[in-house]
Amino acid sequence: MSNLTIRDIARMAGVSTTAVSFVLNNRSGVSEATRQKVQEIIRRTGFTPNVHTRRLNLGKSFTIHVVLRQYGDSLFNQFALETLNSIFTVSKSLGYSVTLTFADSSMDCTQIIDSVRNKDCDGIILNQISDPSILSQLQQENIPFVCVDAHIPADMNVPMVGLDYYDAAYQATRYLYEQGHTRIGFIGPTAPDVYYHNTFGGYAAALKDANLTCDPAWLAEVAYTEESAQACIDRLLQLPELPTAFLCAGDVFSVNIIHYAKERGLRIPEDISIMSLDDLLVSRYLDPPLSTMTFNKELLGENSTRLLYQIIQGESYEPVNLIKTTPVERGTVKRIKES
Amino acid sequence: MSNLTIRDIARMAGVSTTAVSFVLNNRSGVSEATRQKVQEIIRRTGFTPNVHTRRLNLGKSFTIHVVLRQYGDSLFNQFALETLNSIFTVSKSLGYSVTLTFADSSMDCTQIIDSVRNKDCDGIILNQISDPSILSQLQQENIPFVCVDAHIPADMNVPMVGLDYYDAAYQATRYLYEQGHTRIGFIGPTAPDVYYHNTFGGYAAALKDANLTCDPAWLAEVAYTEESAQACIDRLLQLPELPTAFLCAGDVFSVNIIHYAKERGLRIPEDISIMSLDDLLVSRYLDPPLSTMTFNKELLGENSTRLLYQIIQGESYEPVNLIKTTPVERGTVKRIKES
DNA sequence: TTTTGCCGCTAAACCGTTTTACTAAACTTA
DNA sequence: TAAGTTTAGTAAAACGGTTTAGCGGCAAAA
Repeated sequence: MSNLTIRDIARMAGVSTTAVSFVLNNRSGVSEATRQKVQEIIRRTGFTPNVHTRRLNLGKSFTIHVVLRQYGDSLFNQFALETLNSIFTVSKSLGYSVTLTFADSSMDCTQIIDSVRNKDCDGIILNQISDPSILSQLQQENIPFVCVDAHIPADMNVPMVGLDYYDAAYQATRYLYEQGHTRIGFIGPTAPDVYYHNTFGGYAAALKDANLTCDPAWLAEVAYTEESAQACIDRLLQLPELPTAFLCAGDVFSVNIIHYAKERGLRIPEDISIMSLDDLLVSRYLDPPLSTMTFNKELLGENSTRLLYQIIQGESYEPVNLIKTTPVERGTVKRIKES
Repeated sequence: MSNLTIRDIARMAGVSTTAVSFVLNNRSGVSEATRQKVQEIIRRTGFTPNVHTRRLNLGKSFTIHVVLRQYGDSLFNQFALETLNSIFTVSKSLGYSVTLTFADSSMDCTQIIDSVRNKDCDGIILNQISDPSILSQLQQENIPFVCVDAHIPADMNVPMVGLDYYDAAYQATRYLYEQGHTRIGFIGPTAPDVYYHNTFGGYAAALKDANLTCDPAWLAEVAYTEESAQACIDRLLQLPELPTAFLCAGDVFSVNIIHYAKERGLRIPEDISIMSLDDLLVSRYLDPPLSTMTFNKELLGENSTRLLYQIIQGESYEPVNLIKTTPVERGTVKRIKES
């Protein structure tokens, strides 16, 4: 009940605190007999050394700090919980604790920097945070950090773990082609950012490799709001002839796109097929359940924690880690070609 | 860059470390002139005091530990992320950090107890954990803790925050009645636990208050698996005449129930209406979107953090905090009575 | 025989703060 | 003016471990 100290244990065992400390840390310089005796007393009393003292002495906190992006709509939180879970699992196996922070878009970076300076944590994992000013500040301050599930240009040379969206888009488009589709459109953001660059790039490359052409009218822009999905569908409906399928660059979009497509009387997949990217929790529960590119959800957390650990330890590391996705067939893609 | 200590600051200001410490902690015993001078140096150098030392001295960690239930299927994680988010927000405003752990069903309690003994955290929030042996052990050890979103008998006298499921079930049933339904069934677990007791109790009370009767055949048992939902629907379909509506005791059940009901050719809400409890993230994206009992998602985290804080501070507190829910009309309840 | 090296062990210093106990000066009060 | 009180300030102890430096004893090497 009361708090035992290392001195209490030392007194009970009739040795110095140094000896006890050596036993606790599995260091040599203690005879087997003494070691046994001390260990027995520790076991019997249930003594555990004070964490703060340990951290103070070692100048390390054995703690990984996770910063989660704070969204109003929890649909955008994508894989946050799964990521958190696997970060925890790996951290634990490495002897690290996990602390948590939520950051909105106006996130203040100095607090994080201070927390590393004071050894409150040894490193940071940023989830879904791509703000360049924050990242470059962290780089300048030489803070050990890793980005996960964010959209960051490769030339920033930021340590990151994410999905291979270029490959995902390529495979998704290829999948549509293999189902017999030859008129394939693209629904996604058109802002010239990394995400657009990768997804559209993969889409275009797949079309090219399949010798397909694409009407610019089939390239539909959509944003993260429901209204924009609605407007997107309405715009497409004015086309003289729709493509038979779309690659939709993200389940967050597909959820709304499918909803409004159905509302406007389009049948899915009879009238249009949708192939998507991400495989969110909700996707399998849509009607029809969404065909999309899926992946091992544990990888985001696992790889980012391992990467951060390498950085903390000063080991060499591969800064960019892209996770491959595989198609999962559900109900939004119509098979045209009979096999 | 290098790590400043309070001694450095003291030297630069030409005062003792005590004076600096007093300034840092806003204590009296320092002249205004000295205070200004020290503060200016702290500001200029960006000095922040070492956390571990502080915690060691004060014998407190200013940290709240959150234990999340680890589920294979993330659908069951219900409101974990929202809860985490609001726990963080309130904790921050109280000057506390948040650490995180995931626990499976074979969770080991001693680690947690140790972490409190060593002041690694000042208190614990258990999310979706109802294991009586764990709870009573924590109670015995006099650990400050709060349960949130768990199913715990009130007579255990465990500090807890959760949904008022009795009231939710009552209101949901009442809602069906007000839409004109008089033949109302109940789909839920029938294990004699708190959850069943509350939801079925609320359902039965609402029927009674509306002078409705209920055929025992309308009481359908379901478990947390897809197969059980399928079996449940198949059993109901053998009835000579179905009720027009069901109270389904939880969106986790409704998701599968609706899926298999549709698969078996039942139209929702034309053939049967479903009123549910919880309002999970997925619920609004089902087809038709699920009518259910919703609530302010921030409350679970907020109230549990406040409650834990009161316990930590040794203030008096109300151990049981039940959050009220309100019906949200979506697409699974048919209006029979014309208004 | 002396030297070297290792082993088991400990006293004391150290990590970076907070807190206690005490001093000297200034300011009140009678 | 003497006594009491408040104020600004500091030295040193405390928190609970880890690490360093050193000591005596013993065995192997020179």
